Amino acid sequence: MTGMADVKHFDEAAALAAVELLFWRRGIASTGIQDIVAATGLSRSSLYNAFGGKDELYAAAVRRYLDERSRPMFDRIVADGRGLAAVTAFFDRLLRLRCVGEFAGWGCLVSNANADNPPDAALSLLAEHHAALKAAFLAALEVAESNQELRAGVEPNGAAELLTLLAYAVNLRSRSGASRAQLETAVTAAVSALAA
Amino acid sequence: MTGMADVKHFDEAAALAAVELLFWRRGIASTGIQDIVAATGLSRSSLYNAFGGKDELYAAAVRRYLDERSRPMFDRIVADGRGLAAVTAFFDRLLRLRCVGEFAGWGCLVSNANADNPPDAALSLLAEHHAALKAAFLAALEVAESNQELRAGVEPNGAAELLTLLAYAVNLRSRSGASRAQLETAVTAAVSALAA
DNA sequence: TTGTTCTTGGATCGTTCGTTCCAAGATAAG
DNA sequence: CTTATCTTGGAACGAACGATCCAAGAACAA
Repeated sequence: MTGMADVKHFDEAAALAAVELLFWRRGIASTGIQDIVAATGLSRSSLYNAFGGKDELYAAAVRRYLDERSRPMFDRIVADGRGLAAVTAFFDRLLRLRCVGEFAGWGCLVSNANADNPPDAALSLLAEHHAALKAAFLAALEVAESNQELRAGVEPNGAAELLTLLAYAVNLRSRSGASRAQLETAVTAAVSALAA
Repeated sequence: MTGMADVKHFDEAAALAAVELLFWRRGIASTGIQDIVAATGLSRSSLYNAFGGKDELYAAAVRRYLDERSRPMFDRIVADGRGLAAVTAFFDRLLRLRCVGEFAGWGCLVSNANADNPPDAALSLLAEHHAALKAAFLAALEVAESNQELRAGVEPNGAAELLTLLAYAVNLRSRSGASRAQLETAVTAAVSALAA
C-alpha cells in the first residue's frame, strides 16, 4: 500500500443530530432524502456512504435519540433517589419538554415510531426504550415503597408498567395539541392513586 | 332539464370500509392511492369523484372508524352501568382486540393518527375521540363513586383522564408487539390503584 | 510530486407518488 | 329514441421518491 484515503469532510455526529430532528418532527415516512440533504447540507453520496440507506439512517437517529435524549431523562429518575418525588419530577420535565419550547408538539421520536411502520433495524430499539423507562420507574417505586410512600397493596412492578404507558400516552397526545393542563390532570391522578 | 345522470356503480360504504382497513393497518403515509385502487377494485376516477383527494378519504376513514368501531366500545362502558367493572370489561375487550385475532398488532387507527401527521381534515376527530372516551370513563367512574367503589380521594375527572391515556398507550404499544400480559399488568395496576 | 484510495457534488436511474383528464359507457327523463 | 348528465376505466401528468453511479477533488504515504 503506497497511498492512503481521503478523510470525511463533515462531522458525522452533527449530521446525525440534524437528521434526528427531522425524523422526530415529521416521522420517517414524511421525511424524504431530499429533506435530509437540505437540512444537513450534505450530498447524497456522503449520506449513503456514511450511514447506508434511509432505514439504517432512521435506526441511527432513533439510537441517538434513545441514548442522548431518553436515557438522560431516565437516569435522572434513578439518580434522584427521592422515591415518588422523582416520578413527579420526571413528569414535570416531560410535560414542559412536550408542551413548550423548541420541541413542543413533537412528541417523542420513539413513541411516534410505535405508530409508524418502523424498519426492522429500529424495532428492537422500541422494546429497549420501553424496558429502560420501566426499569427507571421501578427503581424509584422501590425507593418509594421502602419509604412507605406507596399505598398498601400497590405493586411496584405493575405501577412501573402503568407509569411507563402513561408517559407514552403523554408523548403521543402532546403531538396533537393536547393541553398541558389536561395531561397534567392525568399524571396527578396517577401519582396520587399510587401514593399512601 | 331533459336528461338525468348515471348512478354510482359501486357501494360507497363498502369501499370506505376497505379503505379504513388499509389506513388502519399501514397508516396514511404508507398507503398509496394504488393500494386503495387494488383493495377496493375501483378506478381512480370513482374514488376521487366519491371522496375527493387522499386527505379527505383518510378523514372519512377516521370518521368511520370513530363511529363504527370506537363509539360502540365507548357506549358499552356507559351502558354497562356497573361502575368499575365496566372499566375492567372495556380493557378486557380492548386487549383481546389489540393482541389476538384479525386486527392484532394494528393498534387503533385514531391513536396511530396522533403520531402520523394527520391532514387538517382529520385533526378535530382526534380531539373528539379523546373526549368521547374520557366521557365514557367518567360516567362509569361516577357510578363507581356512588357505589363507593373508589378509594377515598380519587377524583373521577382525573381518573377518567388517566384511563383514557392508558387506553391510548395500550393501543400504541400493542402495535409494536407488546405482550398482552405486559399490557394487562398496567391495566390491573391502574384499576386497583383507583379501587377502594 | 507521484500514486493510491476514499470522499464529494451532482446528474441520473427507474419507480411510485397524488392527481387530472378524456373518451366511452351507463342511466333515466322527456 | 333522443338527449343531457353523471360515472367509469385507464392513460397520462409533473413531481418526488430512494438509490446508484461516475468523474473530479481531497488527503496522506512514499
